[in-house]
Amino acid sequence: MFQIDRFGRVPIYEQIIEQTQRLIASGALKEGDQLPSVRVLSQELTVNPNTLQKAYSELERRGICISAPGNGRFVTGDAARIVGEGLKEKLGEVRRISEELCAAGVHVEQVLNAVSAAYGKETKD
Amino acid sequence: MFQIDRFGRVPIYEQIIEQTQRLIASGALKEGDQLPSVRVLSQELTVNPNTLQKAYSELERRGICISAPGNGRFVTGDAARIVGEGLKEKLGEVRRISEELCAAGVHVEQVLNAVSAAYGKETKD
DNA sequence: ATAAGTGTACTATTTAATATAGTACACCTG
DNA sequence: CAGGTGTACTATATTAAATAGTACACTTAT
Repeated sequence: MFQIDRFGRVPIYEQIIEQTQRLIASGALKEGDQLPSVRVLSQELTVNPNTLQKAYSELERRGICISAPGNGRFVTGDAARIVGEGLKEKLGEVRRISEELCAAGVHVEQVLNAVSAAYGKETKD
Repeated sequence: MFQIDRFGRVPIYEQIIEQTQRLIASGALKEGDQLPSVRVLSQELTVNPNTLQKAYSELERRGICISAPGNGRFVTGDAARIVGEGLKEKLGEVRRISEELCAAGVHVEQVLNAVSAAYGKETKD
């Protein structure tokens, strides 16, 4: 369910946050779905439970999941919407990088091609 | 010449590397131009000279600048080409983010618009 | 020759973030 | 009651980053 990279400089707890949101954005996780418990997931990933607790707390703070003490932790109804709003930041990131490429003299077509390729379509060269 | 953000999680020395390369990519720094000395720049930015030395060493390792001991540090003739090759990584980054946006159901037009906006052109909605 | 500026090479220390370890307690369900 | 869940602590270890300070070699200009 999760894939941890222990060597990059992105903290594990952020990877959990990021990947959880991605699963929601893609629809793999929906409202009411239960997230793996910190204990179970800590064994599965060989990661300290506290690290996962930190990630889950943040997701909860964002309104993406809610804890039912003694029961489990579940995806909220607002999760998809909240994650969707966060995607605007990624669009801003695309713009920021594009500005750099523009300043560096990279042709706009090359950048558009990178986008199109990601969407599985090809524009002519 | 440089703008340091002390609060983000990008190390100062990486910001120096990044910004130097950006100045070269944009043509603001050309072959033969002298880079500010570690001592001068450390006072200007209120940053430890060792931190700048670390950044410069890495730029040198990449072949972007060369030191003339006792004289100064200068942009190499290969700098622009080397930096240019590095831009391909940024294109890959655009593609990676675009894939995420695609998976999250964001329309390709929105992403293309972000790129176009960065290039100062507008596509129709 | 000297002074001033340059690069370089160290060692030591501090700081902050991250992750781990261990414990304890409260809650819900079967 | 047992077993799973969330939660809240404290303590420790590790690492990267940055700072502080010193020393030395080299080049240029005076």
